[in-house]
Amino acid sequence: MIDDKYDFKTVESKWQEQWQRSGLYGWNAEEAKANSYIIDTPPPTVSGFLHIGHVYSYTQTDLIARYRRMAGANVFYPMGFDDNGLPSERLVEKTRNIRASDLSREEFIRICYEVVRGAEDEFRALFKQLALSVDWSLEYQTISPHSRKISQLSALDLFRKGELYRQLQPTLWDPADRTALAQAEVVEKEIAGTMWEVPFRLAHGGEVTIATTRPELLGACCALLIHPDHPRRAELERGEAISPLYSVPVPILVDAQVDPQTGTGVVMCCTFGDAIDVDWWRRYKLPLRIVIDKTGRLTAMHAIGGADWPSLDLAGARAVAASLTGLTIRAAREKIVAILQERGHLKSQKPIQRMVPCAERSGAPLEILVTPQWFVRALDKKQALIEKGRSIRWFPDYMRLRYELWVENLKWDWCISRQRYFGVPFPFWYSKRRDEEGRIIAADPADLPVNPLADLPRGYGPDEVEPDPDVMDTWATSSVSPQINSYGVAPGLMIDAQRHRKLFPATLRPQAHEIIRTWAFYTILKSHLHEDKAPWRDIAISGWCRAPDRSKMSKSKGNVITPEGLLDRYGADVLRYWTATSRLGVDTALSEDVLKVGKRLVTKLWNASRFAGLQLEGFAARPQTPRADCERGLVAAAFDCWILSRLAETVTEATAANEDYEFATALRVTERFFWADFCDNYLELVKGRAYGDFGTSASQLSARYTLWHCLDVVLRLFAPILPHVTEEISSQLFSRAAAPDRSIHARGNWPRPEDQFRDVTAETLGATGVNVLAAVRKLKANRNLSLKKPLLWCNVAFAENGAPLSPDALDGLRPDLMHAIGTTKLTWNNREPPLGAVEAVTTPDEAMRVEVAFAD
RNA sequence: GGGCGGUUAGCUCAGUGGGAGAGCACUUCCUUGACAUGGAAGGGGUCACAGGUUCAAAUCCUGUACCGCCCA
Repeated sequence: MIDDKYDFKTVESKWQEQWQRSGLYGWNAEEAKANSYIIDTPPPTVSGFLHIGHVYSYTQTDLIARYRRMAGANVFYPMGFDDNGLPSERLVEKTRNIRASDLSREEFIRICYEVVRGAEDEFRALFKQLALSVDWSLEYQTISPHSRKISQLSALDLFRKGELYRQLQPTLWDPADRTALAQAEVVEKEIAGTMWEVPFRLAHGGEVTIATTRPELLGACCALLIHPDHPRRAELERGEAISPLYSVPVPILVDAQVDPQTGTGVVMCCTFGDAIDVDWWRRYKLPLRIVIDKTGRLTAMHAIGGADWPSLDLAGARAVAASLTGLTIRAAREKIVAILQERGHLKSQKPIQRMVPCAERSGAPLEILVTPQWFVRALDKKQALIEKGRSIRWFPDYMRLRYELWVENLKWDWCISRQRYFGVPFPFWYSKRRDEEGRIIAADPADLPVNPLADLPRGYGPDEVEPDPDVMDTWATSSVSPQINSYGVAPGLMIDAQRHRKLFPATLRPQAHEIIRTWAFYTILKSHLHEDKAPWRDIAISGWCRAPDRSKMSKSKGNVITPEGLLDRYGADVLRYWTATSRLGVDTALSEDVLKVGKRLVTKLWNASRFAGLQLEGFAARPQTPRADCERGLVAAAFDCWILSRLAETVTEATAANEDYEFATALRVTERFFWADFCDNYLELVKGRAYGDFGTSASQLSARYTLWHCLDVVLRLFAPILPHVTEEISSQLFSRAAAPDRSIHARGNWPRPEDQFRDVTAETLGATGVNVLAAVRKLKANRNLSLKKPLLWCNVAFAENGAPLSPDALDGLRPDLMHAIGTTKLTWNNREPPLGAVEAVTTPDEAMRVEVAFAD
């Protein structure tokens, strides 16, 4: 007997512990790869707080993992934590109210470890409470020695292949975090600014006015540019202008990339204001004039006056530079505007809104500085990368276009060095030996992981090398997540070659769409460079969880919903239900309504099972499969065959949907079967016979077999979505003597379509019976009568060419139907109805007319 | 400016060539031996708009509008 009430709190925690103890989710390393389903789980960024979005996306992956496991796969489902890198450093600086630059490197890193461990504990607790079917023995951290080793092996492989290079060149620079950044870490922000118009004297007389939003870069000006269609082209082309304040002569160039609509149509090229300046600087081989340092402050411009940086008034230029030295960009801008104004060099100023590239993490406007950085080659591989992307199945497919668009628009090779602390160091030193000064010395693979600041390359003494002080971009490590799991990077660079063969490439990458340009792209790039392979067979892109009003949840808006309260009120199964109702790629609003529906489903499952449990009391038979029990003749009643056939259709549809990652469709068809067919119709129709009110012991047995199968299969169909309640019911009702501890979630326990019983005739016949039942319900509802109200009689008149069913077949419906509609007299096509006030209704398909007479 | 997705009942959404649907909400009724956290019946839609293809369009094509996202 099943309890009256379902208490999710005790049941959920009970099973979570039990499942972990039993090793249900373990990956079997001994099996062939063909049986495996390998998930490249997203290691959550340890950002310091839990978000309902974590519940949403991680549960969707678990729905897939649970289905695949039940469908028979040897599922490899690890969990990682992306704990290194800038996001973690920012978390540490914020929560501990410290700055990395104020501490020793060792001390800062020690505190980082402390903080990320605490944050990981919170994630782990949430994931366990959601019953993610993760094999926790496979857990990894991107900062662990193992991950550092894989990440450094990756760097060594790319370095040997010439795909990783170090170069002094203009690079995106975040002056707030004081590090280089990659193109993917740039976000455009609309910022209020000012457009100033500043006249330059022309060497041969006259003047030309430029427009700029960044007057503080005036000192870095190395050319003026005009569009080919500029009205003064003939006069200006190949001429020379003199910058105000600094008196530096600069050439006037003609270039089609100048936007003639902006400002005055004359623009200054500075080293560097933005990416287009870099283009011009390269194309026209312009001199490098640095005025901003790594902290985003103005330099003293010591180089002015040199051969590459002449001034017609050196003393004046140095005086201006001195008055700006050390100022922040913003302060320098104000000051130089004041000076320009004072000296009559400002023609006009007007406010504008402009798009400014900013650092994704710190939010600071980016500068472009010339610094030595490590780059991974990508620009020369666009076509191959697009083809790799096309060899992967994208769910939904249109997300592939975002990837392709990103690859096509790449402007920079991938800069992976960061001037930070908590990350994977580069396994490189620079030689100080006289004959090979500056030569890059790579670590021996056998020595990895190394820390060049503490370790030495083989054969070198401490005074003979300069260590590389940088750490890798966090994505440089997370982009080898498949290899962190597989223990190998490329031939000859393996920790465990056999394991690598079994786990690489992986089967599925689940991830969100905003990191297609980073995580997905970088992972594809690395696998391409390492082994010329795609890292996975499939990629599933989840949507975002939005606030109930469909706005984006964000800390600044204060509308972030955390999972704890919802878990407490509804339990994990109900949250998982909400997650399962939306499709991949589609954003979903958190909806209290949907949670309530999920809660009702859990309750209904419980109550329907209690009822079936009553019917199955003392049922000692050993059911086989629905199909076998029908073929053995144990299930023979018309409505029993009908519901089993409907069940078979449901299994087929749900299985096909799950194979395509359409868990929402699988849920929908299962719910429809359970609520409408099973609970509302079948249970009402079968009640009397199951209780033994009428019929034979064989017909009662048929009902019991059918109830057993329906419930057993429907619980298994719901199991990936509602793991706790289905396990609890299943363990109470169906624990077989042979395998009492077998979990409903066990590998291979998904109901197989070929084990089901499908019979089109039985479906048609049953549907006819259900239509009669619906018609009688309608007649009773029209008169506001109780459904129990008995009928004197009921006659079903089939349309001329309706009722392709034989009278014998129809008679199979009679016992259950008479009991359900409450009559002792049910006839087919009776042309002479007995006495009584006749009321009738025609079914919507017009196949039949149902006539009844009430007792009063 | 380019690309992608969306626009279907009051709300949230499913439906990709042939009946316009589900849940929630709403109205009326039913305390029936699993369930009132239930059940039955019912009202409610110009499928954003305009053209086109087709015997037939929510569905395919073209364009427009609006919303969202990605990238410049």
